[in-house]
Parts: sequence; C-alpha cells; structure tokens
Amino acid sequence: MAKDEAVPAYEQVKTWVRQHIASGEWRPGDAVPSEAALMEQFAISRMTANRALRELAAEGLVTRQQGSGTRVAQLHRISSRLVIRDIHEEVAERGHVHTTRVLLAEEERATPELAQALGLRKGARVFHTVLVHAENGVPIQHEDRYVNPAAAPDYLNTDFTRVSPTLHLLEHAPLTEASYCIEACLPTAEEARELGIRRSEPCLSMKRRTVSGAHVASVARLVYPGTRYSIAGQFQA
Amino acid sequence: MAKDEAVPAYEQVKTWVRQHIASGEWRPGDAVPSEAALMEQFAISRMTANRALRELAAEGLVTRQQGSGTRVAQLHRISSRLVIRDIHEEVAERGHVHTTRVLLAEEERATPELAQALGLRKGARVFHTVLVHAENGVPIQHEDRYVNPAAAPDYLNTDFTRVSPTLHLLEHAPLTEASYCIEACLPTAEEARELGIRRSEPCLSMKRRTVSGAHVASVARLVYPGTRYSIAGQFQA
DNA sequence: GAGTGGTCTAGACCACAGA
DNA sequence: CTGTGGTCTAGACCACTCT
Repeated sequence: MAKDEAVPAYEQVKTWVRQHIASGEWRPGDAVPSEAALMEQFAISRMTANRALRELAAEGLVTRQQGSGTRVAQLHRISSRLVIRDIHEEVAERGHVHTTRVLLAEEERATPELAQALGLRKGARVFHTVLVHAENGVPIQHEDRYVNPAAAPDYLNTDFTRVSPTLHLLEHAPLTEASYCIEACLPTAEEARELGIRRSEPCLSMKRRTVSGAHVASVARLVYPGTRYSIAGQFQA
Repeated sequence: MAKDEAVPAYEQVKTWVRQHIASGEWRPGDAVPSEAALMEQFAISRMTANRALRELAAEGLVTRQQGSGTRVAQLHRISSRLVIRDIHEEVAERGHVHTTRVLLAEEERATPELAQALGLRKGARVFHTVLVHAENGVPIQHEDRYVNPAAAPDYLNTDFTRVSPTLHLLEHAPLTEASYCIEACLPTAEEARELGIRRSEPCLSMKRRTVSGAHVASVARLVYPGTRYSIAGQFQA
C-alpha cells in the first residue's frame, strides 16, 4: 500500500509515468496505463490513480479524454510560469537596495485613448505617476502609470519612495485580472535621460493592464534597459 | 449534494472562494474556511472540500499549512503561464504561412564555451544550423542553434524547410528540462541583414537550452525584430 | 456493451500547529 | 488535546468513446 514511504503513492505513480515519458519509452500520442491498470500495478485505489493522472494532465504532460483514455501529450510546447512580481520585492530578494525617484504624481484629465483603456469617460479624472526604480543606485525601470481613481482613491497620497505603486494597488484594489505584453523597443528621450542610457540602447517594454472587480485599476508602461534586465525561466518535465 | 448541476461541486466551492477573495472581502492573510466548515456549508464530503482547496493552492490563490489552516495568499505576484511553442505551430495557428530559409547546416568542432554549454569535451562534434523563419514572407525569427549529436544523431539529415529544428528535437530527443532567458538587444550585422531590418532596430533575444535525459540536447539563440513580435499573456484570479 | 475517465462519499489514519 | 491539512480506501453513479 506504500504507506510508510515518505513519498505519497500518487507521487510515486506520477514519477513513474514521468520517467517513462522522459526516457522516450512512451512517445507523444501513446496510451498511458488506465486508472484500472494503475490500481492493479501499484495496489492503490482508483482515487489515488485518478489523482496522479489528473495532476499530470494539469501539468500538461498527458491529455485525458473521457471514454477514450489517457495519452502522452504532444510536447510541442515548453511552458513555464512567468511570474511578475512587485519590483521592490524582486530587488529585495536579491539582497539589493531598491530606491525610487518620483518624477511626477498628479491628477490629470483622460485623453480619449486613455479613457477607453481605463473604461472611463473622456476627460474623466485619472491619476498619473512617473517613477524611476533603481537597484543599488542603478536605474533599472522607468514606470509610467495611469490609475483609475475609482479603484484606488488614495493613490496619490502614497509615499512612493516607501510603497511601490504595485504594492499600493494590490493592497487597495484586489487583483482579479491582468494582462501584459512584452516587446523590444527604443526608449523615448525622457526614458533614456532618466534611466541614464543612450537613446539607441534597446529596452524591454512591458505594458500591463490590471483589473480589480468591476474597474480597470491601472495601465502602465514599464521600460527596462536591455543590458540590465532579463526575464529568465525554467521548465521541468 | 449538487449532483445534477452541470458544474461539479468542487468547482462551485472554488468559485465561491475565488469570489470572496476577488471582492476583497477576504484579504491576503485571512483565514479561508476549513475543509470541515466547507463540508457543512456545502453538504459535501471532505475529499471534495479538500480537492477544491488543494487546487486553489496549486493555482497560488491560497496557501495551506498542515495543522494551521488555509489562508488567502499574498497576491504580490502576478503569474501566468508563458508558453514557448514551436514557431511553425504558432504561425500556423494564426492562419498564416510559415516558411524557412536555411543559411547554414553543418558539423563543427565545439569551442570551449560551447562545449561547456552542451556538456561535451572541447573540440567534440556539434551540429550547427542557422535559419530564418518567415510569416507570410516576412522574416520574424533568426535562429542560431547548436545541437548535441548524442541527443539527435540524425539532426542534419532533416529538411528544415519542412520540419523545424524544434519539432525534430521534440520528436527525437524527448524534452525533460528547458531554460530560457529573454532580453532586449540589437541584432548582429548578419541577423539584421537576414531579417531585413536596420542594425539599430531593437530585437527580442531568447536564449534557450534544452535537456533530454542525460544530455543537453541543444542551445539556441532566437532573435525577433521588436516591431514584428511581442510576448503577451494574461492572468485571471 | 465494455472500457474509460469525471465525480463523489463516508469513513480512516497520520503529522503537525497552537492553546 | 483539539483542530487542521495530507493521504488513502472501497465502493458508487454517471457520461462518454469505441467497437
């Protein structure tokens, strides 16, 4: 019954299946033993076999079809979790010092495009902040952000040198949805000046839009100097 | 018992918990009802309550601590699945035509750095390919790849205009591990020429390393013109 | 109809945290 | 000690696929 083992039975089954896939013995499209077969082979209950296969399906390693069976997934995709964190947390995690310079923090009237992006009427009040984040004194991010007052009325009263906009928003406007788009670009004149880089230096640009409940909370453009920032990730079968 | 509903009981519980978190009623750090409490409230068995909370924990919405309880997770991170797909598949999915131009495909001797990256001895045989991928005739990716012959001995016999390197490798060297790094950069002279862009045009560079079983299968540098490619993603609580 | 997965139950034993 | 989650069982009913 594999009870005394430190490793749970469903984990043992998952590992066993994973190994057969990783070794190439079972190729994409091949059938994986059914829950009934696993019950016999490992002397486990069906719920345990089900959990093992269900979790492998959630991880994308196998596909399951009711009535048909479980098969090795077409591994034509590498997928990994891309985590977008609060920049203060990210810098602090590296053991470095995060500082913020506030270039602008004021109320404005929404242009038609901005109004549409935030789901407001043209000319509605919006909060606008422009900050530069530095890691150990070196500028690493230029943040240009518009915030919907309905989602975070106290936004402009925040001391952004102590609480990052992301953190303020997360605490006051619970996040329900977000989308982002990452591109390569050249910095604007202002971005280059504030980041201390040449205008010809390529940058990563991340446009982000967050939704909180019924409101679009914020739209932001984050620019990172290409030589000082990268997005890394890993995938494990 | 919520049996006739089209929606499974554990999904109903998950939705209910999600709503309380999204609405801000339960804030990060707050306790989520225990499995026992959910059993009563929804008239479900403990296994069902357990599954609901376990899946929410896997999604990162709550954290669970044996003996202590379940709490709303600190939502200080936005995470979403970043999927890296075979470029042919990706272009085809958009309903566009994918074509490949082969600039180089030959056997070389590994430089010390390359040998180390591939886990080979200096001067060992390696396969080297350089391709340009186009979408509807427009170049969108410059692919410079080194392949470990031990992982894919037939690599150079592939017709890369029909089978992409990624696809060949996935079929012959089952993927067990991969890592990537995304940066902004300027193209090399050759990359700019082959992609048909100016040398000053910023590009996204993705360095990728794949492992198959005991071997490092391949290391590649993929360069995308910044104006023709972006990485987009979404997150839903 | 036989085989498959999708869901659910009512118990059970265990490890761990906190009072 | 009580309450919590972590795991597991031996059944059950259902919907679906394939033959």
